[in-house]
Amino acid sequence: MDVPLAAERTIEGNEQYLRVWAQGGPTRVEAPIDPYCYAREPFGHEPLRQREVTRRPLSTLDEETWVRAEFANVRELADAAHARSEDEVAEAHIPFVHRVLLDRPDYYRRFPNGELSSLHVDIEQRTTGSGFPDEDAPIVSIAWAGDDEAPTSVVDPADERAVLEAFLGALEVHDPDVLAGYNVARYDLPRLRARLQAHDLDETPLHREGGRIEEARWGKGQRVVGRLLYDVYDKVRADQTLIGIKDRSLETVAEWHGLDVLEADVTNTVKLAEEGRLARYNENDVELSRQIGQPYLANDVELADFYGAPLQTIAEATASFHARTLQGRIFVEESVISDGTNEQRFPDLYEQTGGEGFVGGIVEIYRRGLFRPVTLVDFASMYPSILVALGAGADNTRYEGTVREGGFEAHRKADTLTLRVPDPNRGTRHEVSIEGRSPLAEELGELLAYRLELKQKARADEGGSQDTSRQGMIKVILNSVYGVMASRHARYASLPVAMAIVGTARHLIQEVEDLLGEAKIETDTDGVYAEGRIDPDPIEAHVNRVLAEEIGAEPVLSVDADPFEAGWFHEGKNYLLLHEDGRIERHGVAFKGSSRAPLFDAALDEVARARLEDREDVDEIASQALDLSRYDREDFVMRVRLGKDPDAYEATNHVAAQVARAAQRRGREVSQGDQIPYVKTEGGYDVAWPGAFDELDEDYYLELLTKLLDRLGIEARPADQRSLAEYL
DNA sequence: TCCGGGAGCGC
DNA sequence: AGGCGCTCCCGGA
Repeated sequence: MDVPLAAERTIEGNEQYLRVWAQGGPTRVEAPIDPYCYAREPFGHEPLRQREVTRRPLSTLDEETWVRAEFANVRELADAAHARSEDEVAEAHIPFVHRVLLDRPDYYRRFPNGELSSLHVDIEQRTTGSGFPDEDAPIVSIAWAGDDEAPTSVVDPADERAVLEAFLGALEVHDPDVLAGYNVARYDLPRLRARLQAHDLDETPLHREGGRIEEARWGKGQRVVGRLLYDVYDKVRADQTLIGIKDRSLETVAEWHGLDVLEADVTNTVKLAEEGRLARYNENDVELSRQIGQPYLANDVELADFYGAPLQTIAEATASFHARTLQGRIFVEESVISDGTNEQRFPDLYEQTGGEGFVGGIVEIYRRGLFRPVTLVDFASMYPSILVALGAGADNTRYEGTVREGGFEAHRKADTLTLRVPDPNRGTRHEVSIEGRSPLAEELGELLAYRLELKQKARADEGGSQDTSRQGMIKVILNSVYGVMASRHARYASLPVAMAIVGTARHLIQEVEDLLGEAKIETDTDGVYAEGRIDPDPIEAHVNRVLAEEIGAEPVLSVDADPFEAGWFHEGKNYLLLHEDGRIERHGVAFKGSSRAPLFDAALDEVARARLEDREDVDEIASQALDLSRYDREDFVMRVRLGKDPDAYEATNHVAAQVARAAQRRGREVSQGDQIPYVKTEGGYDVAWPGAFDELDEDYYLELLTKLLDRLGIEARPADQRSLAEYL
């Protein structure tokens, strides 16, 4: 790894320093730049120095005179900026470690960490059959695994001190850069520290000499300075490709990936230890966490190398990091300064239509039911490709106001491309102008080309695991830039860029629809499902012609065609697909969901196949699926995630609120973010405790299945039902 | 029957 | 502190 593990800012005396962690220890260096911001009027005596400069504020992109003020340290900068009103200062909100990353893109590369070492860890506390252990429960077992090493564990329910000392010893031997685990930031690390303290043992090996452990922000548990604490659970939670999975526990995610899961009842670790099974179980968990976490870590290392950023910065970054960094570096080069968030620059747009800044992609269903075969005609990386085609970036794209209603229009005059983008929600058109080509477009263009190269290598089976990580890294960047451009809180972003992208996308997908004519079935943003087999080449040629000749943009779009054996189309975004290899894919909340009871999935599995294969006996299969006696008790368990704390619900009788209250009645503490398993009983919603299964609401579950069958065009005929109580 | 809050999905 | 579009479920008017 050619970048450091971590960097933080420190002030000593009155001087600004950076403390950079690499190769096992910290280096303190004088900050390579003085912290600075811009102001419309000069400050008093607070800055070290200040001078008038010409800059282009993001709100107009026109040249203006601003005062650039440099300070001894970030504290003095913050104090001076806070004394001014928000619209009189610019660039005062940038964290200093990031400021250096923008102004000196290669600075952190002076501190390469070299090869990265990691240690995965998992602890087990003492339990005797009564649920989750509290903070005082002794640690009876710890398992760990270094890189390419088989997991090791130490188990001793009778001697906690020995267990802890063995692990501290392993930490000192491995001295890992990365301390990783599943929920390590909220569970393993805090509990380890509490138990080390109880035994009066020194916790330094956890964070290295010169480091420390502190509370992380946003309720993310703890963070470590000195090593990188890498919580695989956080990565899994943020992973959008796992949507539809029932929960994100280690076991469920491992099964999802097809890993070998060793199951055990951890509510009684004492018994597990007596049976001699605790060590293997503990080691299995570490192994699973390592296998799940490895690709995320590899992606983050690639990103860190790409940006020249400390690994910890990347590991803790949100989606906005990419646009912020790419666009922020361009701002420095192009003399652009950020004078506010999107919302501050476009208050009217964010206040209208319920706070939606602009209109999104086209979603429309034209025909419903079964089609055999079908083809998805879609654009590859549509939004980033359009950004590249238009040459748009926050640094060269202006909002010119609204013009009278009409269709999408584009015209080029000399170096400036002007778009008129229809906004059906507001019954108007937005005019957006793009001057020249933004370096952001050139940069994303290179990433798109590089990704294509990596994909081709993978298709030819020449790619290695680093190529896979690089491809994943590029995908993360490409997917996040557009979203951040429209984010109301973003300071290095531009709502008009998002408008230009979506407006062009809506126009181009309509061109594709027109070419497909009667064959089109359903459209969603960047793709159209159509009946029959479709050749994408003439479509790609057409849309690129439109781009080049009608719009005056670069013809860089590529159009793919994915063939399917069959498709069942229910509503926009809600459909079933039969792959040519026999796999069935479900889309949309009508057909899948983490909240759904497993009997819903089981019934759909059978009926969907019969439907897609157009079998004669689909009605019979459907009526069998309605026989509730075929299902086990856990098949009736649904789940809901609390979007708010229990008493914060405005709709006090919303399912989530009712389930939360039921959980509280049963003595469980619940809060925002919790996912609670529940069932529907004769008496209402209840948590899935054993007694609840004795009074399941049969009509409710039958109705659930009947509605599902209805979506598949099947008139359900429930067979005679025995009472659930007879067989559950 | 209609409307909205809320969850969860698609892209 | 990435975006908007859409369906489904439920309860209240």
